Parts: sequence; C-alpha cells; structure tokens
Amino acid sequence: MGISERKDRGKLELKTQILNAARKLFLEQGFDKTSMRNIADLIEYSPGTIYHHFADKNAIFYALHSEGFRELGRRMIVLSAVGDPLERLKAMGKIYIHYALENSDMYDLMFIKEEPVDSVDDDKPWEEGNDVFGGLRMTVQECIDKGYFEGHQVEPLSYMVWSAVHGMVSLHIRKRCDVIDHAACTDIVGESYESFIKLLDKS
Amino acid sequence: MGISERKDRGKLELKTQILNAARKLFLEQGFDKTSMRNIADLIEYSPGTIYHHFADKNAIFYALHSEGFRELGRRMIVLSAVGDPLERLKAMGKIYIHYALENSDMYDLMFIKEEPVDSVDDDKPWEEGNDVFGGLRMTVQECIDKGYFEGHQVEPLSYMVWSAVHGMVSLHIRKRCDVIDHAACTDIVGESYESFIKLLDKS
DNA sequence: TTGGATTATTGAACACTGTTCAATTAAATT
DNA sequence: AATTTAATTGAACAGTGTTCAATAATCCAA
Repeated sequence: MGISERKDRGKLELKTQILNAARKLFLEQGFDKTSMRNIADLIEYSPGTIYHHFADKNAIFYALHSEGFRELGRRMIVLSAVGDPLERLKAMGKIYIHYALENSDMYDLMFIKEEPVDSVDDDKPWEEGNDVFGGLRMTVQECIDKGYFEGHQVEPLSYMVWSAVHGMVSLHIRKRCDVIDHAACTDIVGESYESFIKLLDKS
Repeated sequence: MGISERKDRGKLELKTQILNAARKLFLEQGFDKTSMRNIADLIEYSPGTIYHHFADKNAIFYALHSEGFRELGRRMIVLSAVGDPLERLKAMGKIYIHYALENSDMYDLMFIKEEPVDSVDDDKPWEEGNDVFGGLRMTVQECIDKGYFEGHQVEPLSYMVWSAVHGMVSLHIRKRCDVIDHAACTDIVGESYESFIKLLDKS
C-alpha cells in the first residue's frame, strides 16, 4: 500500500497548503474578507479543489480554530509548576489574557465569532473548549478544597472567572472600551485584571 | 414651508419603514442573512431607494443599535430608587443581564459584533456606550466614596464589573458555555452572577 | 507498454451579496 | 402648462460561497 500512502501524503500536503494560505490571509485581513477564491489563488489551485478537502469555508476556519486551542493549551502547561491553586488560577488568567491580546484574530475565531452550527455535533459539543474549561474547573475546585471561596460552587464560580477575563479581552478586541478614560488608565485590561485579582484575594 | 414639512414627514416615514422592516428581518434571521434586497422587498421599494435614506447596510443597523441603547438606558432608570450604591451596582448588573438575554440579537449588535469603522468618529467615539458606562462609573465611584472596594481604582474596577457581566452573557449568547455541567447548574448566567455578587460583598 | 478504472482538478455556472447610477417617474414651483 | 426639483427605479458591477459536468492526471492489472 505504498502508493496509497503517497496519495494520502499528497492529499495531506494540499490540505495543509490550504490551511496555511487560509491562515495567512485570515491573519492579514480577517475572516470575512478572506474568500475561497483568495485562498485558491494563493495556492494556485482552482476554487473547486478546496471543496475536496474541506466541506465549506467554515470547515477551514474551524480547523484553524482548533490550532488556536492547541496553542493556548500549550501555554497553560507551565501552570503545573505553580503549587498553590489560587496562584495558579491567577496565573491562568494572565496567560489567557496574554494569548487573547497577542492573537486577537485567533481569539475572535475561538471565542467571539458565531460558531458554524454544522461543525458542532450535539453529542460532542465543543471539545476544545471543554479541555480549557476543564483545566479552569479543576483549579477552582482545588481552591475550594483548600478553603478559598467559601460559599461558592465550583461550576458557577469557574464560569464567572472565565467570563471576567473573556469580557475584558473581548470588549477590548471589539473596541468597546473606548469609553475608558485613557488619562486615568493606560492599560485597561491589565489594570482591570489586577482589580479582579484583588477581589479573588479577599475571598 | 408647509410643503417641505410634508416632504420631511414622508421621508421620515419611509426611513422608519426601512428601519421597521430591517428590525423585523434582523430579529428573525440575524444581521448577515438580512440583505438589502430583503428589506427592499418587504417595504415594496427598489433596493436603490434605501440608499437615499441610509448610507449603507451598516448605517441601518447602527440606527437599530442606537435604539437598543435607548431601551437599555430606559431600563436603568428604576435604579435611581436604590439608595445604597453597592445595592444599585448589583441591581444594575441584573438589569443588564436580563436585557442581554431577552434581546440577545440586539445585544449582539450593541456589544459583540464588529463595529462598522466608518460609523464611528475618532473624536466622538461611541456615544451610546459612553452613556451606559458613565452610569456604571458613577455608581462605582459612589461605592468607593462610601468605603467599599478599598484599594481599587474607579476606572479599572468599573471596566472589570462590566467585563464580568458582558463575559457571562456573551459566552452564553455565542453558545460557548456548553462546557458547563448542566446537571450541576441549570441557570449558569444567573448563578454565575450570584457568585460575582458574593465577591463584591466581601470587598 | 497499453488500456481501463480511479482520482484530482478545473472553470464555468448558479444564485446570491452590497452598492452605484443613468434613466425614468412623480411632485412642487413658477 | 411648462419647468424645475426630488424620488424612485432597475439594470449593471464586482464580488461572494458553492456545485458539478468535463477534463487531466494518476494508478494498476493484463
């Protein structure tokens, strides 16, 4: 079956070619302004060819979106070095925020954009998100076990922490934070997260 | 000038006709799936006519988005009855969340969707948002004045509070909260907000 | 090596999109 | 009634995602 191996390799190469072109164009000009023809032009194939490797435009960007989660997960690995769960939780938020602000287009795809309905099964909903949130939930649970956050439940508390950091970065990415007084506050996301940490420390 | 009055009235009527049709279609099928021709068909005018009342598609939905802010502001009026600023702050969040979940498409337009770059002047950035955030900032300032939130600054703290509620509702609207264990938590946004309030109360 | 079956690739075509603009119709003014 | 002004049209433009019959390239057995 040496032949079909080469076949698979060739196919995979084109698939990654498409993905590379899509990523390049997407990071340069955003999702909406990246057309299938743009991608096809860049890899010098006809538009129709792409559809033999991806069901539709969403499928391409769903693949990229998965890449983003792998990278985010990779950045979270260093957290295993942090013993105290509350400190780990705080560091987690910092990593999350850094990733989001450094890769805002990717973050957009991962957490802000409308999910393509077709690409998500009802049975296995959003596996990538589950991995990230699972890590958060575990850390929050450890905090509770150690006596932090008295009177809180793990599920709502985890969601709240996630919401706080997601809110900060997504309002920033979507430029809704122009309402902030820049004289009084240069790095609104950073300082806002410090404010949040102060709340956590008092609990 | 009785004639030009009638003229203005007629023009305004068509303008609101367009707005009504746009709102109806938008709430039924969303922004992207609502086309200019759809709107034109509904009011039985040609597509070109719309462009004599609105610069482009964004202008129409920017007008709707302004409506949304007026409604949200209207709902905030009852807060003047709440004397204690911390209680007022908490009630503010509740109203915000309720509005967002009841009018999720509108909220999408107001806080999640990419702002059309052209519709925002650099000098007067996002007036509507300023009004809402101004109310939040004032209440937070009052809290600080009364001795709550020791060691916090008004600007980052306000942004943090806003981020928390925005995060909760926007993750919910964009269906990113499927990662939550529904057995342990039926109303994730509500319970998560309760968790947040507990943090505020301890500060 | 040749012929037949597979597979990959093409590019035209379809039904849409937002937007523009010369031509037409309607209304108001002189 | 004639003329000016404003409102309205619908075809046209350049683009979109997607499909599909036709073509080109490849592989495998005889």
